[in-house]
Amino acid sequence: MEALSGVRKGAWSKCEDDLLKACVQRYGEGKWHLVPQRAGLNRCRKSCRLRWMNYLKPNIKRGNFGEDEVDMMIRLHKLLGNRWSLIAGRLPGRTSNDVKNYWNTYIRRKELSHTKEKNVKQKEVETKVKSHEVIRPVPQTLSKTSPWLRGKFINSSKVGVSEAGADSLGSENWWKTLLDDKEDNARNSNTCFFGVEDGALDFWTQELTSIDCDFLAEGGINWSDFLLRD
DNA sequence: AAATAGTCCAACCGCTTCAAT
DNA sequence: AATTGAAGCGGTTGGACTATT
Repeated sequence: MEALSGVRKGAWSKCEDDLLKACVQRYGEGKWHLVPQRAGLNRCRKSCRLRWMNYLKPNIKRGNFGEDEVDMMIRLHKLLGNRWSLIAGRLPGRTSNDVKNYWNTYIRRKELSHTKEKNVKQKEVETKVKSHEVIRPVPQTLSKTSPWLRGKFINSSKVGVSEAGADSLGSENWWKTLLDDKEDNARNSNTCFFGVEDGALDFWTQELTSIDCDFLAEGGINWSDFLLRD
């Protein structure tokens, strides 16, 4: 429908930006289907909305992401996946487009270089270990009463806490470890996420409870339902 | 200085969700 | 309950800019 009217595409001019700003300031955000007409712009509603949301909106933070922002982004991405708008919602001044672009450039590249390193190491190992010597993991089922679950490996009041992994958060740039592959995560498989200190877990508790989780809300379940119970 | 490759980011496209009827 | 249109979202692309040869 919008394409039929021959609307303008491509980069926005200063003049168009001014018109859009003036329109939103006068009528407020929303009713995007009315904006092109109100502002006198030959643009589709989507284009207007996107331009406002990603560029013109006040309080938009430009420039490089800070270390704390990257930390938060990685944590949230691990939790939420590619739900950029949700992630951006918790990074003040950042747009979903910013977050997405950042992730697709810096983080992916980091992951790639990381897997390359891993592959090199893997090849080194393969040349040293013959195929018939490979010890394959054997799946095991643990009962809930198993000492592995009841003892020091699981703190039933705070799932995710592992004494063994308690130091992994203390170091600077701890988040880099999150980019390790599943192999490394599996090593800490007695934890739900990764080794954390008590204080850091409080952070998680706050974060998790404040994040909208539709699947939890719909099912009438809670984060605590994921805890192991006797 | 010119050509090429690589990077970054704004914008588009198509799909899903939501609300009104 | 079904339909329709607006809003919102994530994936992808194109082009401007920068670095390298």
